Amino acid sequence: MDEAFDSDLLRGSLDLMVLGVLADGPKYGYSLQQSLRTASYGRIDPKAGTLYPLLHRLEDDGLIRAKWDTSTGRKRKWYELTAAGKKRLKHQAHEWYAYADILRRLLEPVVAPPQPA
Amino acid sequence: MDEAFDSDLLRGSLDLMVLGVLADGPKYGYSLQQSLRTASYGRIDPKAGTLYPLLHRLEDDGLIRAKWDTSTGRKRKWYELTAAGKKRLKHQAHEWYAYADILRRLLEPVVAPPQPA
DNA sequence: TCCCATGCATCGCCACGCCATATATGACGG
DNA sequence: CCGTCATATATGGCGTGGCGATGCATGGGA
Repeated sequence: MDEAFDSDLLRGSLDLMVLGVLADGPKYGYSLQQSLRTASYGRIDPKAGTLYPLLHRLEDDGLIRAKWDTSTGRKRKWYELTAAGKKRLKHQAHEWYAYADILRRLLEPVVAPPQPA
Repeated sequence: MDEAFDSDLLRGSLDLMVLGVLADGPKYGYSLQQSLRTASYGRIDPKAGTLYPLLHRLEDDGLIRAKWDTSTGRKRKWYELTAAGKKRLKHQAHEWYAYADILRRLLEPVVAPPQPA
């Protein structure tokens, strides 16, 4: 069974993934963690010590908006994308596509990709 | 004109790119830097303070082999892949493909990729 | 002759993912 | 009823690695 990816792969793309998941609708931290894990077949599993500071950063940057839900005993902090967040998501996604394409082009001749066509 | 990618994108994939370029044949540090720059349309341009320590790390790990060329006035340190380096290249490349695929799958529904088919 | 590209190298800074730790509640089993 | 575990958020210190700054030496072209 494959295990978690090298942590360094997350650098520079974890923000993007979080924004991407939130584009699907509001989530709270813990559920976001689970969404990432299931969406990646368990191979991307950001730790709490990573995720919460990250969410605070995104909030400080105005990319997401937080709202506490204290209606139940379990206090949950729900996050949703702001307009700026949606804009950033699009931009970062295109940056990512461009980056991945360059890398793919560089690797293709030396290491064949899994399923070519 | 697009500028350089976020530095953090390089974390976790710059090693891979260097190995990928070296799979094409031996290179010395400075020429490697240029290869990466041209292969990326100028958008990936690792600094000397990044590249040389990186090469030393790869050498320490036995993934590349160095040989000084002092035949000319310009001293150049040529690097080539070792067997272990070729193996690592393949492994990391597949890791990268898997990672990129997960991210692509996550982004596709929310941000359309440049050229779909 | 002077400047810039070439060519290699090291050092301190900083951002961020990780682990450890803290705290509190709900659920389930014995 | 009580312990244990999943849930839920948060902070602090550590380690890693790309970057800018700096240093130094040579070759080529203006």
